[in-house]
Amino acid sequence: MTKLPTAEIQQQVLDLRAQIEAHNHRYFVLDEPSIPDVEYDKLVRRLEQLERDHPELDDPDSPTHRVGARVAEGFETVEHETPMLSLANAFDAEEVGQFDQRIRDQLDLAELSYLAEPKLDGLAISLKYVDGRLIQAATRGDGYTGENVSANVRTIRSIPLKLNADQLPDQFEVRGEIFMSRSGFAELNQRLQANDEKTFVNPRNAASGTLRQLDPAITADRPLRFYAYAALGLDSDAGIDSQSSVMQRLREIGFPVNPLIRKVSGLQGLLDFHRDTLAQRDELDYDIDGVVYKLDDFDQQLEMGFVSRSPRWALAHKFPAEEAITRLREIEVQVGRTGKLTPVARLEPVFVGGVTVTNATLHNLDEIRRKDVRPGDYVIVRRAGDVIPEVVRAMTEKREQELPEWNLPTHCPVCGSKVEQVEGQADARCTGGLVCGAQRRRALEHFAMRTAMDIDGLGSKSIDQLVEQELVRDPSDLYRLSAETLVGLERMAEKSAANLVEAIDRSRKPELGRFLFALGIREVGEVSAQLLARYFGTLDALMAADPEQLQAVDEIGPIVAGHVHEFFNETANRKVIDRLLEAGVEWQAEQPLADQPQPLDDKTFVLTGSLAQLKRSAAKARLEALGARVSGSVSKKTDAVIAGTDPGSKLTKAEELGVPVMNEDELIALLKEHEAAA
DNA sequence: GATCCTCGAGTTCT
DNA sequence: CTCGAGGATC
Repeated sequence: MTKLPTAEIQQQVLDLRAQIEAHNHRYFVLDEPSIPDVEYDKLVRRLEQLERDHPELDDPDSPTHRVGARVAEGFETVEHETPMLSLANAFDAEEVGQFDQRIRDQLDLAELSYLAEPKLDGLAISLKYVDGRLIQAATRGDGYTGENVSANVRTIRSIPLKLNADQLPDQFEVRGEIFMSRSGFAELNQRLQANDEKTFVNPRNAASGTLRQLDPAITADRPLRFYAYAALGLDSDAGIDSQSSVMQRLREIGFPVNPLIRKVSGLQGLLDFHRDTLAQRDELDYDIDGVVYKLDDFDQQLEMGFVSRSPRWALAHKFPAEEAITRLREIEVQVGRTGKLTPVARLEPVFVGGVTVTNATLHNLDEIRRKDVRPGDYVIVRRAGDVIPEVVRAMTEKREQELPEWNLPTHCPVCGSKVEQVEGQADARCTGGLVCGAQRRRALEHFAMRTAMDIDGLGSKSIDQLVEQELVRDPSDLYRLSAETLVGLERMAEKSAANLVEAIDRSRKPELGRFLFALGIREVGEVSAQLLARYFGTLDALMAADPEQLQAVDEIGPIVAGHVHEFFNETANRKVIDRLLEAGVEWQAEQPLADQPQPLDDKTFVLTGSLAQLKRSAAKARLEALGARVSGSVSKKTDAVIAGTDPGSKLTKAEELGVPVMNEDELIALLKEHEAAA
């Protein structure tokens, strides 16, 4: 029960609001903080508390709701009036040519003017000005909502807080990039190191970390910079009818604008700019990862419009992935769940693409031969797709002496069992099966996965210990663990031990498909497991099926059927299953498929990028509940691709194949429409 | 027999 | 996300 607001409380609320407003004014507008942050935070928290306890006293104009109020914890989220979109990417001249061609075709023009600029590797930011004053700075976030980082942004000296040009619109928004110069980054790290504080790995992380500081005093002390690259709401002014005129105007009224921005003509102009910028990349005092082209004329931009979340009139032309040379110390072998041996390159640590790389997968022996990689070699390393490190090739020309070719071990490095290499197949496997510690560990990890038995809190660290101490040999042992046994393990106090036991207990009733998937039969993943479960209905029927009967299931051919049959005929496996059932694991019948036709029957959807409002798994579940298939790859059979923030190559593929693209809002509308009908 | 479409499996670093 | 390969289809 909340107490009724007394007149006294009402007065308190009003006083607090007035006080906070006054401090805000001094802090934000006059730039003269009048009280320490802690005191200010106390006032805000007190007000928030009162407003929570007495909702009827709440007021939309209260400073607790007002954009620009400092917040005590974390950052307030703010919605962007105009979404901050991502740009389509191009990686080579051909793709740039297609971009230029498409615009020329659509506008029926022979040659176009573009504004070309370096693409800084920093953080996109939106700055809102009202009556010439900076009232809000927000990060890009997911493009639709970002974080209010006004207090920190205000400390960046090159960002104007007050503009004195008289002929400005009452309200407009400036967008640009916040970044840290390389020299500033180096100095900062030196300073941090001298104080025994943690250093940053690259300027981008440093800028990001600095901007998200909760204490603006720290931000103020660090060398952040800003370049503007766009403005919204300035074009009501006479003469502002193009990207170049906006940039010109921004410069006049006091915003920092990258001096390398150039107006260029036609495809050749774009490619020249890209080449010239790449050539000076190393001399610049900031990191760039490519260049951006924008169609200059606003009327032309308007005519081109948007595809899903990207403007059709702009393109990011990325530089090739950064490469580095390092030495390959040795090649180690990892053993996977199925016994597959994966050679992994152990490298001298090398800084490439913003992180320090020490490991890179070499996939299999064929790959090692193809790249002619040998231990001791100098190799070229890059971050493929900007994430996963990859050995591009060995620099055989730098070999100082003849190095022996590397070969797969004949026996498993973990359990010593024989290694088997089937003729014509790329992969080699350990034949140890569950005897092999590595396979056992991986099998347990697989068993506990969220999409399998969903045992929360059973990660690789705990599994390693359980296997090492021989507390668990196969999945059924999990169900016999007690909290008392677990408490002996590292990083496992009473609370987590109890939680784990409870999580294991909760997993006792999986649907048959999950159970089957959890067993880890070769070539039987989530999809095939569910198909098998639905077709056979019971575990007994499935275990009794011969390969021919198994192949009656859609998508199950001779190979998979063989693996399934073989698995159930292995005594060791049957024993594990028996023990699981004895331990109280009871599989549940699959949800029957709806017999009425579903609205989205026979429709295939593909999700890419991250969704802001829905979880990916929730989006998938809701689509499937309506009868749709959600697949991982785009083809011409795909009915729609749903693109979230930072969509991957699937979006590109969808565009190539002419598959319709939806954004998240459209997806939600679609779901709502059909769910309401059901 | 060739081609297309999916699924399965494995991977790095913060 | 990407690669390899199993399965379906023409």
